[in-house]
Amino acid sequence: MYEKLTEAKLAETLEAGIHEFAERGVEKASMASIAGKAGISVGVLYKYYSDKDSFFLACVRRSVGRLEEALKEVLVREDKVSGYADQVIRILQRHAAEHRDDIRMYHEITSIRNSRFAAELAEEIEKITAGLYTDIIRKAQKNGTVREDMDPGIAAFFFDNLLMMLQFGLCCDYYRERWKLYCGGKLPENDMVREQLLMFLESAFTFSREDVSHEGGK
Amino acid sequence: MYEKLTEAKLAETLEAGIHEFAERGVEKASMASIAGKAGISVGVLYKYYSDKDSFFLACVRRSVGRLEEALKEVLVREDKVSGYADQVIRILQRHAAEHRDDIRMYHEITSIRNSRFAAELAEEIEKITAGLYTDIIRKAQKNGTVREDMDPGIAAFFFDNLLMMLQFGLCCDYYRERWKLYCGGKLPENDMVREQLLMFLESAFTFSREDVSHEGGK
DNA sequence: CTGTCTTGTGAATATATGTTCACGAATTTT
DNA sequence: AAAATTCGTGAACATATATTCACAAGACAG
Repeated sequence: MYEKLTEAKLAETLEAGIHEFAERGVEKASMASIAGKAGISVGVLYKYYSDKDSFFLACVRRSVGRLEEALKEVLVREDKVSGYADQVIRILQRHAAEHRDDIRMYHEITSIRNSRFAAELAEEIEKITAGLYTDIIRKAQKNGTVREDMDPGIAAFFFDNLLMMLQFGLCCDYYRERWKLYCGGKLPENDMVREQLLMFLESAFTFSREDVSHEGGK
Repeated sequence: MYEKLTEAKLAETLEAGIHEFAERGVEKASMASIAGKAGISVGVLYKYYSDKDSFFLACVRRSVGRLEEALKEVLVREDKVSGYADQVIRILQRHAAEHRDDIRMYHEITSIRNSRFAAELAEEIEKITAGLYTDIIRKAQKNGTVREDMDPGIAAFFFDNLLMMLQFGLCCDYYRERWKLYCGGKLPENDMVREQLLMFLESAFTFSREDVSHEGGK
């Protein structure tokens, strides 16, 4: 029964892992069950990965790569923030629908019991978005389309917070329930959410009516 | 050694539970360790609570009660949304600092593996905030201080999302790290964050400069 | 064809921890 | 004061699962 695991088999194993971690959390995920689903033995899993933690990291990295790929679609053309936001929201809504397990596993990372990964993974994951969003906002400030008294980093952080919750709302049970509570019992449509979020963001990033009258239209 | 557990001892047990659940997550939290910390035996824990899940629910309810209490401080006076927001943010910043474990345990609830509680707990927890925020926004719309084309439920949802992340950022390791990344390596000060968030929110809820010029100042 | 190397297998081990229950001590009842 | 009751104790049990390792089976060198 000697037959080196193919590239495809290894990929299948990672996908099985992502599914298991998403479904049962890092603690409860069973290495035996993952191996079983991928059609390999537990033993060989430990030949490729030293322990559960390192296998988990491999799963996360595969999933992060997929997100990174998706976000490369954002076209960097001259535009207002809302133009970028529209693109990003659409991509993330699609990504969440197609890779629900990725988002669910991502939420797992944020859990306290996985603090040992916090610094390392925050860096790896958020650099994809943090840089992108901060740049967009900074440019728009030079542009004059975003108010200048707003700290670009913090504004990008607020922006990312809203997008993160958008995705959790699409994928994680608790957040879905929470969302329903705010929307009269049913999940709102993607299009409607995007529209409202864009409106919210566009307002947020520019001057409010009061500011305009105070500053006389600067 | 027969001595009925006092009210105080039971409270102490719940606090020990909150700490343990916050620190290790529901799965890894050890009933024996909780009992030990509270100075009682495991056996009696099972006389008061049928199993770990129901003890966990009791801990959550204690913690939710505390949050509810804190939010009662919000003064319902006539005000703009930003006035309310300022109050709410201050309260939550203080609450997060004083009851870090509460927030950490709350984050635990949102975890996938606790989906069995999702619907029940989302209802119990979020009704405190969902109603409050939606009302504030609805009133402000009648007031003319919040744009009317914004759905009050969804706007309240965005608002709560930002506040939730604010608290996680203060209490949970992953979110702290993430926050640092957006702010050049160090956690921003509470005052600075509040100021920026208020600015962001005040803009968001009112008309943007473009809208004003389009609508001629309605 | 034979010996050696590589690599997958899955039973066995070690550990952890939720839950139970026989016991005993304090209190209450008769 | 003896019997019955209430309640806390913690050792023991049941279960789950990460990880290891002796073994086997194919590949390959000579």
